[in-house]
Amino acid sequence: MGRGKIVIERIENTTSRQVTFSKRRTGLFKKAKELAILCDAEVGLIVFSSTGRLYDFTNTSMKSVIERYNEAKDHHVIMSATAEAKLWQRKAGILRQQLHNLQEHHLQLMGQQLSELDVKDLQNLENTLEMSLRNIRLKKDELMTDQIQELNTKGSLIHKENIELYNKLNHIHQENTELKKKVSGQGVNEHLTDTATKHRIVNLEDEDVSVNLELSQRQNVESEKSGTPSLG
Amino acid sequence: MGRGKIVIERIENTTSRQVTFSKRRTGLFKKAKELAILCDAEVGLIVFSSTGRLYDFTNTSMKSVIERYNEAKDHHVIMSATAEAKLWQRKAGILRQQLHNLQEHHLQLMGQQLSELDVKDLQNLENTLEMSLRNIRLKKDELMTDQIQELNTKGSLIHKENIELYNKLNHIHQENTELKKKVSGQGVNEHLTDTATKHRIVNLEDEDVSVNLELSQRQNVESEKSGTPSLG
DNA sequence: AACTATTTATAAGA
DNA sequence: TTCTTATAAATAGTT
Repeated sequence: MGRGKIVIERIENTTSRQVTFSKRRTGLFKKAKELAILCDAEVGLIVFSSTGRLYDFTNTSMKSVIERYNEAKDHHVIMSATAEAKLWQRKAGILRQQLHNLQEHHLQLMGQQLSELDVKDLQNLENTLEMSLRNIRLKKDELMTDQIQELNTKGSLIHKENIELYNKLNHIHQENTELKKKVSGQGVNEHLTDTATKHRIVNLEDEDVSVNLELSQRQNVESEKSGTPSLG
Repeated sequence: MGRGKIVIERIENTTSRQVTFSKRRTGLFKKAKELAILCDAEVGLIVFSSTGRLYDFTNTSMKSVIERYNEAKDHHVIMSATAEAKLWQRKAGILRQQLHNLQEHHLQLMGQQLSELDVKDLQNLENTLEMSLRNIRLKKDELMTDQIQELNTKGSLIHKENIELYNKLNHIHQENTELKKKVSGQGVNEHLTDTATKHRIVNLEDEDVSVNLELSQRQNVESEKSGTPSLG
C-alpha cells in the first residue's frame, strides 16, 4: 500500500526507519482502537521505538490487561513466582519478628526499657550481666596479661642491649681516659673535652628512664633494680 | 477498505462482530509484527475477544515488555510476581544481616564470642554493661522500695486494727473480771487469766518491727495472737 | 472460507 | 515533521 511494494525486514536507513515507524505506529494504534470499539475487545498495546520511547494504548487499563493476561497465560509459571514472593514475604516477616524480639532483649540488656519487667526478671538480667562482665573482664585481663608479657620480653631484651651499650661505652671511656693520661702536658683542650664527654654520659643515663616509660611499668622496676651503670 | 464505509462503533450483531474481530485481529497482529521488524521496535500486544479468549503477540517477551513498561511509566502499578519475589528476597536479606549483626553484638553483651575484640572493645563493653547493671539495679531497688513501702502501709493498718481489737479484748476482760468479783466466792481461775492476757499485750507492741519485714510473718503472728484469747 | 469492490494505509517524494 | 499522491493492503459485504 504505497508507491511501491516493500519486503518486511529491518529498514537499515535510520531516518527512513523512524519515518516509517511514525506512520505505521499511528496506523497500528488506530487499528487497535478500532478493534477494541468495533468488536468489544479488551486491548493492550505497548511499543518501544528503537530509540527507546514508549507508546502505549489500552481501551481499559494496562493493569487490568496484564493481570488478565497473567491469569490466562502461563498460569503455573506466574503462580510459582507469586508463591515464591509469598515465601520470601513470610521469611521477611519471621526475620522482622526475630529482630524485634532481639532488639527488645538487647535494649533490656543495655539497661533500657525496663518498665515491663518485675523484680525477678530484673534479678535474672542482673545475674546475666554480672556473668557477662565476669567473662569480659577475664578476657580483658587475659589480653592485658599477654600484652604485658610481650612488653616485658621486649623490654628485657632492650635492657640487655642497653647494658651492653653501657659496657662498651664504659670501655671506650676508660680507653679515652688512659689515652688522655698518655698525652698529658698538652692539656690545652683537655678540660673542655672531659666535660663534654661527661655531659653526654649523664644524658644517656637519663634516657634509660624515658625508654622504660614507653615500655611498661614493670620495665621501670627492672631498670631501677639492675642499677644505673655509672662511668664516674 | 471494503464494499462500503462503516462507522467505528460497537457492532451489535454478534456473528458480524466475531467475523470482523477475526479479520481485523489478523490484520492488527500482522501490522504489529511488521512494525516490530521494519522499525526494530519492541512490541507487546494483548487482546481479549468479547468471548474472553486471549490473543497475544510480542517480538521479544511479554515479561520484558511489561517490566520495561513499568520502568518507563516510573510508577510500578503492575509488578510482576517475579519482581515482587525479588523485592521480598532483598528485604529478607537486609533483615537477616541486621539480625546477624545484632546477634553478634548480643552475644558479646552476654560475654561470649569475645575473641575478635581487643582491649579497647572489651573496655567499652565493660563500661556499657556496668551502666546497664547500674540502671537495672536502680530499677530493681525502686521496685523493691515500692513493695516495701506498700507492705509497711498494709502492715501498720493491720497493726492498728490489732491494737483496737486488743483494747476491746482488754475491756471485755475487765468487764469479765468485775462480773466475776460480783459473783464472788466462785473466783478459782481469776489470777491465771489475768497474767496470760498481760503477756499477750506486751508481745503485740513488739510486733511493730516484725511487721515491716514481711507480710506472711505478720500473718503468722496474727494467727498466734487471735488463736489464744482466753476469756477465762 | 472465498471473493471483490471499495476504503484505507502508507511508500516515496516534496 | 507534514502533505501529497500513486499504489499496495485491508476489509465490508456478499457468496
